[in-house]
Amino acid sequence: MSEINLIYDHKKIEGHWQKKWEEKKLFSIKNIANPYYVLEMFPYPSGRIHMGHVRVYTLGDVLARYKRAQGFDVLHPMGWDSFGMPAENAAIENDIHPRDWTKKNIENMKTQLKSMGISYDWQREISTCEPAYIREQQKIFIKLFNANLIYKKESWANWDPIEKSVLANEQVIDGKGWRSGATIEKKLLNQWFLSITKFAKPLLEHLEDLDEWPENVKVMQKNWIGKSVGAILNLKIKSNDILNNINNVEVFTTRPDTIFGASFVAIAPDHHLSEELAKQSIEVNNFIKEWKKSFITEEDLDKAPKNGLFTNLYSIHPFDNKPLPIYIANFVLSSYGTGAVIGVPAHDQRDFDFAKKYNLKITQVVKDFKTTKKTTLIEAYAGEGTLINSDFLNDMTVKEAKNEVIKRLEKKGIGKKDIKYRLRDWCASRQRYWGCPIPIIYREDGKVLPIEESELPLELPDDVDFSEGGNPLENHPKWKYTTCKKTGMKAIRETDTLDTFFDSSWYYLRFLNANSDSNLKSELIEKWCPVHQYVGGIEHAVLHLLYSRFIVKALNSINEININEPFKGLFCQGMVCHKTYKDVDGKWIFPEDIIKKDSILIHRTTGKLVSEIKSEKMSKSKKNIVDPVSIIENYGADTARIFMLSDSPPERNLDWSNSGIEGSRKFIVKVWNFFNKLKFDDKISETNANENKFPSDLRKKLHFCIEKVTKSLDSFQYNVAVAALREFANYFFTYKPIENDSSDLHEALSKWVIMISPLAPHLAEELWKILKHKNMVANQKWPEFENKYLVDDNVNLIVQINGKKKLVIKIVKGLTKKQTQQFVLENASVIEILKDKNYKKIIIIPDRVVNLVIK
RNA sequence: GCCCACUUGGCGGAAUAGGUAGACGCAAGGGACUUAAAAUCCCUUGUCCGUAAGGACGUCCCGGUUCGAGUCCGGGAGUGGGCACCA
Repeated sequence: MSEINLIYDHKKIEGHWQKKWEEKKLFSIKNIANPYYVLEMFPYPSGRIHMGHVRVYTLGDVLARYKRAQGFDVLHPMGWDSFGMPAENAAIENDIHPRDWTKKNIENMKTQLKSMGISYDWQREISTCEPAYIREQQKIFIKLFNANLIYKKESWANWDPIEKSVLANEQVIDGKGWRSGATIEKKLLNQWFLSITKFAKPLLEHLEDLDEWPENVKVMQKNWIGKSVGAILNLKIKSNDILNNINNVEVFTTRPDTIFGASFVAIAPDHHLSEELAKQSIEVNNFIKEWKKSFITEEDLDKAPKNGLFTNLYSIHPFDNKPLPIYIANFVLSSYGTGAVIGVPAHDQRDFDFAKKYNLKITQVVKDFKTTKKTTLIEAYAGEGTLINSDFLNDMTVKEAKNEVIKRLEKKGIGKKDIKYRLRDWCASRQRYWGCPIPIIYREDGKVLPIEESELPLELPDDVDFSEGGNPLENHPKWKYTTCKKTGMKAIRETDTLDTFFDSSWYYLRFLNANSDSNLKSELIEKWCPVHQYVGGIEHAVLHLLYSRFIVKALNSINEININEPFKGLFCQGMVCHKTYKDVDGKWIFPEDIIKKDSILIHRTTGKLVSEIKSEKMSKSKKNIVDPVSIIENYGADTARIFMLSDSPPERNLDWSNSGIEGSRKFIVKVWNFFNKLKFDDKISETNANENKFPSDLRKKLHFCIEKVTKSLDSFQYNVAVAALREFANYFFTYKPIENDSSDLHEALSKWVIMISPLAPHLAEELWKILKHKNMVANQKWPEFENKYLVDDNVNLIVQINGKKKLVIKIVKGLTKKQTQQFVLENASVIEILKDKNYKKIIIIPDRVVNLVIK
C-alpha cells in the first residue's frame, strides 16, 4: 500500500463514528409524525455472523438511513430468535447449558453486528428466550386458546427409538436418525395445533392487497394455501362389506364431472376404515406397519412408488350402482380433504398410474373439443372438453357437468359442493426443552387449563439433564408436577414447548413495546404497523411469512390488535455464494488453503491436486465460508458494505470474490485521497454555489446522478445506485473548478456525500467533515433533482432499415412525426442507402427511432 | 415429484413503456511513472471476417407475435429456493 493509503485508517474512522452515533442516540425514535418501520428478519444466534447476515443487514440499513434522510421517523430495531435446536444440540454434544451457550453467542454476534455500523436502535433489543418475551408470548397463547384457536389433536411425528425423542425432518437422513442411526418410525402424538385453516380464506384473499410484495412470494403462498373447489360425496359401502357400522366412505373430488370414469376408491393408511380393517387383517396391518416406516416429507411421498392394497371391500357408484373396489393407498393423505379419494384414471395422472399398476379399468369420460377419432389414452387427460360415456352428462362441458353432478348429489342427499384447502393446521408442539413453555396444566379432574396470568412468565427450569435422551422437561418432576393455583388440585404441566415459528410470528410487534409489560391493544401498533419494509431471505417465503400473517389475523379477530397484515412491503434478498473446492480424494478444501502453481491448484500443506467445483451458498460443511469478522477487520465495514451492494442486484445470489472486495476498497481509498487533497476554506460550507457560475455540465451530471441514485434506491436496485455514484465520482475526479471558485464543486461533492452516506456511512461522515460541514451527514436531507437540468436539447435518433440499426443522427428534440420524416429522408446517408430502392413503409417514433421497411 | 424464481462478454451485471445491447465494476493486455516491484494514472477489450474503412453474427435452446424482441407468447434445457419439526 502506498503512503497516502495508510492515512485511510478504517478502524479509527469506523470506531469513532459508531461511538458518536451511539452517544447522540441518533437512531432512537424522537417522534412519530412520519413513521417508517424498517425490519430485517432477526437472526438465530449461532455465535458468529455470516456473509448472509452482512448482506441482509446492509440492505436494511441502506433503506433505513435513506428513509431517515428523506425525513421519515425511522424505526429500525434488532433482536434475537434465540430458542431452537442448535442450543440443545450444543448441550448434548458439548455439555453446555443452552442458556449459557445462547447468551454467549448473542454477546459475540452483537459486537460483530455493531462493527458493521448499522443504524439500529439497540434500546429496543429483544431476545425470544428472555422472561419478558416468554411472558408476552404466553399471554398471546392463552388468548388464542380461550378463543378456541388452539386445540389438541393426534398427529404423526418422527420417532427415534434409541434417543427416545422426536426428530426434526432434517435430522432424519434416509429414514435413519442422524445421531443414533436408528430406523425412524412415525409415532402418533397428542399435540397442540393452531387453527390457521380457519383463516385460509382471508389469508388467500388478502394476498391481493399486498401490492408491495414480490409476485412470486404471493404465488407460493397461494399455492401453499391451495384452494380447491369440488364436491364431497358419500359413497355407500356394499351391504355385505359393512364392518363395525362403517357403512359409507366420504370422498372429496375436484372433478365431480368425471364421476362416470371412476374405477376405484382409495383411502389413507390412517383413515378410520383402514384402522378398523387392520384389527382383523394381518395383511392390512402389515401394510400400515410398512407405511409407518416410509416417507415423512411431502417430497418423499411424491417420489416414492405408489402402492395400494385391495381391502376386499366395495363401495357403490352413486349413479350407476356399479361396485368400486376400495384400496388403501400410500399416497392418499388423511390430512387433506376427507382422507379418501375417488379414482378416475383417465383424467388424473396419479390415478392413471395406479390403475395401470393394479389393472383397473380406465374409462375416458372427457374428450377435448378437437379430436373426433377415438384414441387410447397413454396418459391422463386433465384438460377441458366434452363429456362422453357419462349417461346424463354426455355432451356437456366440464363446467356444466360439474354443476349437474353437484345438483343431483344434493338432490339425492349424498353429496354437496365443497371447498377444501391444502393448508393444514399449524402443529406448534415441540417435544423439546429449549423453547417457550406452553402455559397449560392438566388438572387431576381431567380439565385442561391455561395457567393464571399472575404465574406468567412460566419459565424453563435451569437444572436439566440431557443425558437421558428425550425431552428433559418430561424427566423433571419438580417442574412437571404442580398444583392448580385456583383450586389447589394436583396438576401436570404441559411439557411440550412452542415451535420457534411462534416466537418469530409476532416479534415485530414486540419491538414497539420492547421495554414494557404490554404488547397488544397498543396504539403504537397502529402507528407503526404494518411494517413498512420487511427484508429477508426467500427461504421464508411461505412458512414464517404465512404464520406471521395468520397471527395478526387471529389477534385481530379477537380484537387484540387492529391491523390486518404484518408486513406492507416485502423484499427478499438472494444468498451469498462462494466457490467450492475439492481435492483428489473428494474432500472439501478451504479456499485459503489453496495455492496456484503453474496455473494448477494445489493444497498448501498436503500438495494434493485441487479442483474448482462451483459457486454455492456459503456453508461450513462445504468449507466455502468467508468470515465477515476478518473482512471487516482487514478492509473495514464500509468496504464490506459497498462490496455487498455493488454488482449483484439484491434479489439475486451474490458471488463472493476477493477481487471484488479489493475493488470496493480501492474505490473508497481513491475517494478518500481525492477529498483529502481538496483545499476548501473554512467558510465554504456557508456559501452556496452561484447558479450562473455553476457550470451546466457539472450541474447536469450531478442532477442525473441524484435522479439515478434516488430512483435506484426507491426500487431496491442498490447495485445501480453504486454504479451511478461511481460514474459521477469518475467525473469529479478530473473536474477543474473555474475562476478559482470551488463553491460549485463543493456543492456537488456535498450532495454526493449525502447520497453515499446510507451505503458507506462512516466514510461519508469523514468526507462531510473534510468539506468543512459542522453537523453530521447522518442528519442531512436527501438532495433533490430538478427536471430542468435533466432535459437535453438534442437527441440521438436511430435510423433502422427493416428493424436493423443503420445510422444514428443527432437531432433537435421535440420534432413532430412529419418533421422527423422530412429530416431523415433528406439525410445524405439515408439517400445513399435508399439509392435504388423504395421504402414500403415508414415507422416514426419521435425522438427515438425511424424504421424504413424495404422489401 | 410438486410449487416458485433465475439464465445477457472471460466474470458480476446495466438497459423507463417492445425502440442505440453490454452502463458501472472485476479480470486480462498494452503504455506512463519507478533502479525494480507494489501502488497509482492513461489506453484497449462481445465474437467472427478484414491491413483498414467497413461488414456479418450476437442476450440458454427451438418456435411464434411485431416494422422492430434481452424485454411479449408457446415449448424445452440447465441452475437455485421451498415442500409443513432447520431457522
